[in-house]
Amino acid sequence: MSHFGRTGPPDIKDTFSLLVLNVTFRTTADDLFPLFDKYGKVVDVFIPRDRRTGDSRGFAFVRYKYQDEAQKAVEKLDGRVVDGREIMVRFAKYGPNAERIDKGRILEPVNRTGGRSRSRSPRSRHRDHYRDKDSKRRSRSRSGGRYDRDRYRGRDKDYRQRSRSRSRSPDYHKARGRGKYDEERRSRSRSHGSASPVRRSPSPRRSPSPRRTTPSRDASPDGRNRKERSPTPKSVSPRGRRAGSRSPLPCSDADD
DNA sequence: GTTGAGCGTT
Repeated sequence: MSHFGRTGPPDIKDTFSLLVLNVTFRTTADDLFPLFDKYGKVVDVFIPRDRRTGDSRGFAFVRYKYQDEAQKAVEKLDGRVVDGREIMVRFAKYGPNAERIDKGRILEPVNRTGGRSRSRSPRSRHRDHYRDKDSKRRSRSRSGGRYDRDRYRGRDKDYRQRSRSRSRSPDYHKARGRGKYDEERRSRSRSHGSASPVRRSPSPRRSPSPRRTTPSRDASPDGRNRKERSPTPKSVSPRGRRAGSRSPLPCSDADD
């Protein structure tokens, strides 16, 4: 049964969701299923994974059929070392649709206006933490290595927006490895304003044009470029010779 | 190849 989380939520109306935190990024639902199934009837095990990378986010959801079994699993598996990591099992507080859950049991949809909805937006929670940490310098700075992943998420929005213009393939996992570099490379290219795929001057420190001491002017070619652009009403053919030729049919030499 | 706050999918 490794189809956990691949076919959507099977049934959550009569199930108790348990949140498993601190699980390793390599732990899969199949690894947690036998572990939790030993303490009760596990209806489904779902591990939220990243949309791009597809890796585990570090926590999982285990749905039990009965609350007593779920409670038992929490007490038994909470603090259990799984894959070398001490996992934390507890009842889920929120549902997939932001429903309020009491001990895994969905009570009612949380009121988004006035109610205590998810204070921590999963989309900008990392940003909030970042600022919070940087601002108040909370003693929560347990580690600062997760920025690497947060950076991905932060750009994810731009990435998708940008992809709209460029019919990007839905294969995120394909260009996942070099996506970072490719992104940076493109960003730099855009900053330059030139779409030349060729590399620039080998010596960026030395100005290629000693005459131009003000690169700003180079960035604003309004004065000259526009002047050359406007005047040329006469249609000039790139082929020139062909267009100038009277022969309407270039290949019809025999006919002519 | 990595990381470690925190609450979820077809």
